[in-house]
Amino acid sequence: MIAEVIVDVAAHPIDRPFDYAIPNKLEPLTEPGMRVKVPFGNRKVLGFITNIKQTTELDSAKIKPIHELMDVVPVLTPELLELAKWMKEKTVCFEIDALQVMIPAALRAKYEKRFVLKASLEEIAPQLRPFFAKRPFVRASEAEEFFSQLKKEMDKGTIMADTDISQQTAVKKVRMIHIADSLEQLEAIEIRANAKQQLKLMEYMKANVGRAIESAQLQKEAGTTLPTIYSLVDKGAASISNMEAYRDPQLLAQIEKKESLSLTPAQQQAFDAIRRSLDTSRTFLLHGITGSGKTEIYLQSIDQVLKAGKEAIMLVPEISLTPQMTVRFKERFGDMVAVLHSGLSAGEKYDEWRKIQRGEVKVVVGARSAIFAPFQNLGLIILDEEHESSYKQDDSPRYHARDVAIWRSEFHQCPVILGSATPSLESYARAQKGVYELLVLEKRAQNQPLPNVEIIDMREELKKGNRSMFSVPLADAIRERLEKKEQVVLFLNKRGYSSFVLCRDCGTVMQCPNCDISLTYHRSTEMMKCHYCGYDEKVPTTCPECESQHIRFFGTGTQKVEEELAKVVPEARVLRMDVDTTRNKGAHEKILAAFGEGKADILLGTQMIAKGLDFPNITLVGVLSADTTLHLPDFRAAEKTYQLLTQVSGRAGRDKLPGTVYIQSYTPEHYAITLAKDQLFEPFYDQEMAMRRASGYPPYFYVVNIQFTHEDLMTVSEYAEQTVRYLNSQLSPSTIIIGPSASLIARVNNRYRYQCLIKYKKEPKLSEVLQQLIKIYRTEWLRKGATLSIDMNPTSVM
DNA sequence: AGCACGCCGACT
DNA sequence: GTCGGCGTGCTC
Repeated sequence: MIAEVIVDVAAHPIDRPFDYAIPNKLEPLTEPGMRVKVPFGNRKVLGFITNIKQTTELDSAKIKPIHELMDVVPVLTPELLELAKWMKEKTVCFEIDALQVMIPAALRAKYEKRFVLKASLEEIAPQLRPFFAKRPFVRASEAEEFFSQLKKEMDKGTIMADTDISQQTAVKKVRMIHIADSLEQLEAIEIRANAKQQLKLMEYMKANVGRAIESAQLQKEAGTTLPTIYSLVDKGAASISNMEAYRDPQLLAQIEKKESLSLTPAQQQAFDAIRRSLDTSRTFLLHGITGSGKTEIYLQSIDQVLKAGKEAIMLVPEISLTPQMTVRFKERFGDMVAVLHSGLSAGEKYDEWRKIQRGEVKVVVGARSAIFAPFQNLGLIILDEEHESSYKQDDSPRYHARDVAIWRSEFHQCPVILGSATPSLESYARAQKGVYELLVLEKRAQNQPLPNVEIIDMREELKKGNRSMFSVPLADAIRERLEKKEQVVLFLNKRGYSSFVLCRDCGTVMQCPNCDISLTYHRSTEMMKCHYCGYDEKVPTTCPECESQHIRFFGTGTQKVEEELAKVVPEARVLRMDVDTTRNKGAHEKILAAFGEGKADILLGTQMIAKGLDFPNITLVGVLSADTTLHLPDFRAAEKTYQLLTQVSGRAGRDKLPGTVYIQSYTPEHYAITLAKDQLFEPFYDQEMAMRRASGYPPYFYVVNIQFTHEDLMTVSEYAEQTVRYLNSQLSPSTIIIGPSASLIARVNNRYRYQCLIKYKKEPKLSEVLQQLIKIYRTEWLRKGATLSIDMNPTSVM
């Protein structure tokens, strides 16, 4: 029998199945979806079996056998193998990348080059001997300086090179002590009278006949130690086995089970529509304003699915995967839920994944990659906040979780729910066309009024002589809340404000030597750092250009705001939440918890506070500058601004107290701002659609972004131009090709970056043409040091 | 991608 | 004379 294997080598000519013979004794064990170790050229690599067949057209002399099976149970289902092929086609990625992204990182192979001793220690050069004293091999990374000597030995045949393939995490085991089943058996054991410890343990065992207990637990309960246990085990009082243990990802402190809430008529209507379609592959767009109770609909829909014996996937943006959210699911579904989020270690993620694989859980809640949960009887997929750009992976495979969700829903004939207060234009357009079924929740579940939103024209403030970043009305409102002991959230769009160092004499801003971007000041380490290539250097004391001492640090936007805020309301207790204060694990949650407990009056932060903040005492939200995202050179700028403003506004007045929102802007008449004021989604949609139609962007056109990089500016622009010429000659006349042009950040890591954009409505040959392009690229340009990446349906084109 | 084979310059 | 530079070709 022959196995088709996709090997773990991400390169174009390798991106296809290779045939391997399945050794006779492995035949009954081998299944598609298993990982295998195979010889490839003169090395060994890991691969995935994608198919098993009887015969091959290949010369039997060429066929090599599989070296080793890595799994007992396939890590990928036939469905996921099929999905990988689709992803390869749709996102123009390597099939191996698509396969890898579906399994937990802990299972991905680690390769380590090493040198193995093949002769006796005396036969090799003396200076190499210490390396092999303990073990018959040495890791290449440990013996770099001895490379040439090792090579000589290799020529003699005394040492051989090979690669060690291992996976990152082993299964965690715990020692289980199984006490003998009969009292007689225990009583028959003789213990010396002076072995007090053993006698004590024996008493415990006699009282716990037949019990299986974790070793650590036994030591605690019986007040004993491991050696004592072992002596009794030797005497036959108990047996020891190693059992697989799950790491406990978070303290599941007694979470009380909660029942469903009752639904409002609007919720009920939406829920009924979903319930009627549970065995169709329909996609619903659940458009509900913030606080309208979408989550309850999700929970009850999942409940229906579980009752039908099926499974559900619930995707949330990473940032809103808060403990509160997790608790809500655990309350409803108990230990039927696996949670996958970035706070887990690789081992913990793997444990959660295995629970899914073995069918021990029925619901998975997680960020983007949870869409690949290896369920076999999927009954429902939900994407909450479906407009979030984090659902699109920004490196290969550049897939969108929404597209994968719809593919899987068709496979399983189960529905998809896309939920959002501010749907993406793409999704809303599809709902308008009837491709998706639109469900609307117009009112907040507890009928709280929407917050009162005021737009403040900062140009007027400037005219009045107010040059601070706080307008008079906002400053007044902050003071008022402080007096009333209510809480305030201030929101700053990060972009355009990142910290840098400026010389006040010559105006120099410190730049990265490798990239066309200014260096970012990191207060904690007193370093200047490039966020693109990782370059860093010490903060200078004088200007590197003119040696002036008048250099000024502009702290992160939020730091600066904090300073100014202290001038406006010196008595306020301020919590700052940004990349600097949330770098440590769990810091995010700690800050939120502190704010929730009323330990601060004002929470000041960036994007990350826009979501998941649900505290009753917040009555004022201030957006310091609505313009920063609005004027980015990206076709989604208005959409993102509208979404952000709506989301931030939703943080105010979540409970009984009414909320007020102040939005400061220098372009207050822009429709993204005026329409976000009253959450008028439909008018915003209409207007933005008109813009998209006029400029030829999604959802009217599909977009492909192709990026080129090379060390040499002329070369990269030449390749980009060649590509555009090629595309123009191959694609239909109605397709628009923009560029080539230098990317917004024209140089990263000493490589120049160019890009071009394909905008098309219908382009049946596109896939084929792009494949052809890749072929040219790999044979001619790659060798000359170029890279090319293709992003289908990019979330942004900057 | 990685690795071997192969053909030309600077060292013991 | 050999060590080693990287061009080119292949991987079931």
